[in-house]
Amino acid sequence: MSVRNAILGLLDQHPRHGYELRAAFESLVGGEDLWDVKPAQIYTTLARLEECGLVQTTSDLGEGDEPGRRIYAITPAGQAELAAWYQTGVENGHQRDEFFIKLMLSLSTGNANPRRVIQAQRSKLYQDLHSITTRRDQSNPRSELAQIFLLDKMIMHIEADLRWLDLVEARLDEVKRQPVPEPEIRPRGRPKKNDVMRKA
Amino acid sequence: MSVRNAILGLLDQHPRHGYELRAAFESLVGGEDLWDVKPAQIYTTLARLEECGLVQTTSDLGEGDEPGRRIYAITPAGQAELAAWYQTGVENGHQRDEFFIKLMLSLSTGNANPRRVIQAQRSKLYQDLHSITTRRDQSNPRSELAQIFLLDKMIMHIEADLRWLDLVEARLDEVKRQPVPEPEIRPRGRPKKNDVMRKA
DNA sequence: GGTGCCATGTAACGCGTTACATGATTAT
DNA sequence: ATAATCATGTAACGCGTTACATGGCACC
Repeated sequence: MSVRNAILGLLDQHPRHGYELRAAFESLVGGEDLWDVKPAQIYTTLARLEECGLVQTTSDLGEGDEPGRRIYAITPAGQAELAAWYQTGVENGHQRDEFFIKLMLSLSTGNANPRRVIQAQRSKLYQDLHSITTRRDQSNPRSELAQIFLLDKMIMHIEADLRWLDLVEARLDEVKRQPVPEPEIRPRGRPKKNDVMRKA
Repeated sequence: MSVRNAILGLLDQHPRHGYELRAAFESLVGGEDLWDVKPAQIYTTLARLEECGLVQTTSDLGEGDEPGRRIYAITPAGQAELAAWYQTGVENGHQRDEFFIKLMLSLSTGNANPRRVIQAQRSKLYQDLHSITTRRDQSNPRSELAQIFLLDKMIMHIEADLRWLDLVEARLDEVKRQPVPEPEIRPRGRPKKNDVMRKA
């Protein structure tokens, strides 16, 4: 939903072409390498927004046969949606991450050593932390504020991941070899009356 | 990619039906409310995995005409992919989040007050932090380890977001009213020889 | 025998990505 | 003229979601 709302907000400033939107977005987030929005996403999102009636398009330079350039503008309905978005808090991104799956799988089967999996992740995090911190400290707080905000955020979250890995190891030391039980499978059809699996 | 690899890992233990996979996944992540995988995702992912040759399906209970139940098994190619996955570190999830967009938009236009936007987010984070911490401290480290790991991680990341908000406010106090420049728009066609926009 | 509940899917959509197509303009 | 380079898209796919369809089995 980020890009969709960003487009609405940018069109609320004034109508623009597709590529102007892309440029405005990148200037908003402070650099294409930190958040590279592909043109395709801009146009497909615009198409969906138009279908929902939140933006309008008018063709530029000649009205007869599509001169290959369109101007996108926000509609009153779009402005309403935008105002609503500003007022509500955003949900936290899912913590559902890939490393967690890897960790749990390595704990439940003998395919991979959990300690090695953890250590591999920790060293990757330290690498990332170093390179991102270096880059942030080279950025200019006057002209690249957005970039610094994003890098700050990445740093905070990498540090959080490192602390989390420490905590995971500490917990693993406490409960040695937690066996993951095989899930019990229901048969087809309606469950039997005294079905123990309901509350378990 | 999380669910895809989780399915491969679970099928590497032994072949299963679709719903057994769903149950195994939920037991792996410790509860359906923390990471609810819908059946549709299981089946569509399985279809893609089969198309890639990483899993095989055989129909159960009668071979002639699809008895409505299939057994999925991992193939050697799937095991190879799984082994490769265990060895490589996972990328950090994109920091590209929706609140950042909201913040930058509120800074670049007068539509919303940045301080209010920040404060709204902070209070939401405090709420979430409280409810999640409460829940974690009620969980049982013996039987619900996965759940505790996930909740730990959420807590760490919410705390990181709170620290980040403080940092953002501090930086905003330093650089008062950073104007976001309008992006310069290139004309169509090949750029002219002395094109200043290249290096800027 | 009908009803309810569950296993097992299919269809359609949203967001995001990569690859490719088209047209305008300028350097050579 | 031709090639380079950028603006402006379209098509197809992957992952994830919500809504809906089907059929077996237990209970009344």
